[in-house]
Amino acid sequence: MARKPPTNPRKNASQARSRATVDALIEATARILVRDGFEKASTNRIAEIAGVSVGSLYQYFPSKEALVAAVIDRHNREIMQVVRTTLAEVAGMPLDKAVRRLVTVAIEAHRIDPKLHRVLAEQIPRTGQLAEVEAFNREVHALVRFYLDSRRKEMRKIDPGLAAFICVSAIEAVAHNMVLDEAEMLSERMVKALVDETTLMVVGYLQPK
Amino acid sequence: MARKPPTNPRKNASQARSRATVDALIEATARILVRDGFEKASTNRIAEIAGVSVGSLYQYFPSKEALVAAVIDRHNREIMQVVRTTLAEVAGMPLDKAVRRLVTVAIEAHRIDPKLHRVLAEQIPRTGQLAEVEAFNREVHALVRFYLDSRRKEMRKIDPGLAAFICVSAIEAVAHNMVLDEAEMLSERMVKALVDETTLMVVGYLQPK
DNA sequence: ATATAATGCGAGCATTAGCTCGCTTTTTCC
DNA sequence: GGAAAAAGCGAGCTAATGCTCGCATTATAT
Repeated sequence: MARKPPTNPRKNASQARSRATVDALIEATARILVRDGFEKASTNRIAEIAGVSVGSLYQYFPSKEALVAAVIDRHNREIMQVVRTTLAEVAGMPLDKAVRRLVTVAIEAHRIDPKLHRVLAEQIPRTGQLAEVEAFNREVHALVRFYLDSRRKEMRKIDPGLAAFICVSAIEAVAHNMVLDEAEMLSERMVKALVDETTLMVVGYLQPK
Repeated sequence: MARKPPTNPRKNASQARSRATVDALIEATARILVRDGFEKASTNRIAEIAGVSVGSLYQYFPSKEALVAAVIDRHNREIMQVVRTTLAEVAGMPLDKAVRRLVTVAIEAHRIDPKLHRVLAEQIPRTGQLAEVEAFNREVHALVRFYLDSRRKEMRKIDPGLAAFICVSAIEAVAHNMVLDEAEMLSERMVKALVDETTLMVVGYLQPK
């Protein structure tokens, strides 16, 4: 199985200067990941690009894994921010409108930083931070499930957990694969078509026949 | 210069040994990947487990990446075998039956070697063999698209490419996430429910309202 | 039987990455 | 101003990994 290197910061950056260092390191890591891939992302290089010494790097990040984890975390936070906001804003809406909004947002979220998303999905060996990602996943499932439950009058009789699992899987997969295809699927026409179709599928699935 | 009859295979004797070596190496790689993860899979260790020397390893695999690629390839072949067979067998069936069969098979395929699947999905940095994986993906899409096209009379008017993209994404995601959850989702009841629901969703999506 | 090719061996080289440690510089605070 | 704490530095150690190379063993052909 996977071993798990330490992930917690060594020191808490208290001064403004050190916080800037930490940010620079995370930013540099993301940049290198996007531009050169995971393999080229050595701690020495990250420090160099960040304009910081390796020593300083290790003052705040106990391992290379921790750095990558920080990048993933930041990215996940950005996405979760969008998802949470949307689910709140959607709470009172009817099923069809809500699903459409969710699909749109899922795609938007995946397009926040497609290159980074691609690298994170394809090149990062998930070791250790699995827990984090799973927590993130579970929150999405829980939120969707909660929404579906609140709207169950507009739906056929389904186990909300199961429904959430299927809907989230489907929506996420469409958004994810769209981004990964990196073809000219990005054309606005295509995106709109995808949103339409996915919405149709999910709403049709949830609504009573 | 008397020639032996052509029925007598000559070259195979000496190649049997080396083919066994190759097989042992691939098998050992898969074993280590499953048991200890990608990070612990060093070439020396692989050779050791395979009961072969590193030198021999490098006679057949130019790099560690090549070894892992071979494992991925083998796994993909197994899956593609199932998918192709099923799509052929499904060719004459009506939409609902066909989709159900496809969903079932997708889940079965993902359960061929779940641990390996998990490692390949989570721990292997996809570098280089991206092309191979994408080829597999494209074949699946093409096959499904072809089937859908042949059945378009039973469907609403959709772009078959788009429909294939969405259906494959959805089905694959359900199967994939199911395996990754590694919870006791594996209970037969749960699997059946998943098949039912996914089929419902996809068929509902394709059929005219 | 013997020459030739195929296969196998494994100690060890070269490289590289992650990381430490002793020290300097900057900031804080009285 | 000056002491203490925080932040920063970077040469270089350690360990491990991918891989080579010269030689040994086994199979095949004549």
